Amino acid sequence: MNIKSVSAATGLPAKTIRYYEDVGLVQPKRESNGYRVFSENDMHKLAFLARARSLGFAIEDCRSLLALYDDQDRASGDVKTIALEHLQEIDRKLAELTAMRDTLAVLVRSCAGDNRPDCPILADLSQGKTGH
Amino acid sequence: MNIKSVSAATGLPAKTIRYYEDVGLVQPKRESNGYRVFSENDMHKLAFLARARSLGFAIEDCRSLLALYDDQDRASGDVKTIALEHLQEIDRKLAELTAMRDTLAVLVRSCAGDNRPDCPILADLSQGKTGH
DNA sequence: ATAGACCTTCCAGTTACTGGAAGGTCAAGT
DNA sequence: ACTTGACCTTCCAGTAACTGGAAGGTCTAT
Repeated sequence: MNIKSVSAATGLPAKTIRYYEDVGLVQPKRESNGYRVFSENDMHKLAFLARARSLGFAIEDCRSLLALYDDQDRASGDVKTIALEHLQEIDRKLAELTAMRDTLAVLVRSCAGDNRPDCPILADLSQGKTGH
Repeated sequence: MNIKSVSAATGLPAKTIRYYEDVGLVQPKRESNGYRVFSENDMHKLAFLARARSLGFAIEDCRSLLALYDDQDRASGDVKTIALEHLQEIDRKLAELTAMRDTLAVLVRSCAGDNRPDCPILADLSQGKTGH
């Protein structure tokens, strides 16, 4: 498999795949002409990476998860720990974004949005109130 | 006002304030020794920036909002447009994060998290299913 | 005079790619 | 044989918004 086919198969841009090689997440072989050759195992790893990244796992998390994935003797608890920490971080971000959203929604609703210069949004911003 | 006091007053790190000067969001005067001197107006702008950033507005949004803030004749509609777009982007991110969270929560719940190698989280990741 | 707390600039690193340039390779068509 | 077009390669730079640290100047108090 060359990089274009792998890209099509995994949905990852070729550039991203090269980047994953750069940071050591996959190690495809090379043909005599220098072209990368991807094995079935490489493909599985890349699909794994695509899925994990789509769930918001950081690259370093992916590296750990991939190591655990490769290790037949890993404890499921090790995986769960990483996933749980990630889940908690998502929850923190969700709380933050929700607070932002609510504050902003109030401001947007209170603004006439017409041609007059009167603007509650700017008024709020200039007062530096914080919602939390 | 020197940078330390401004930092204390606005809650922005001194480094961040210098960065805001670098990208042209504030233009503090300088003393003969090279130290920055912040006026009342600079302070207001920095407080405005702190608030807008805390609401998740991008630096370039902040630049536009600040220009509108400075313009006594702006239409509130111009401000509302920026805020509304930002609100919609927050909503997109919220939807994405919520989908992630739900998928991940299911996986975490389904994993025993004990010493056995059996792990539904890795099983899912390796199959590349996507929740959306 | 010297210590400590300020201040300055500049350079590098962070995250996870992405774009683009310059150039090598390959298969097909003429 | 030659050319065209689609591949492939590496390397460099840029993105967003800072943050850390080094090297060095300044100010205040002892």
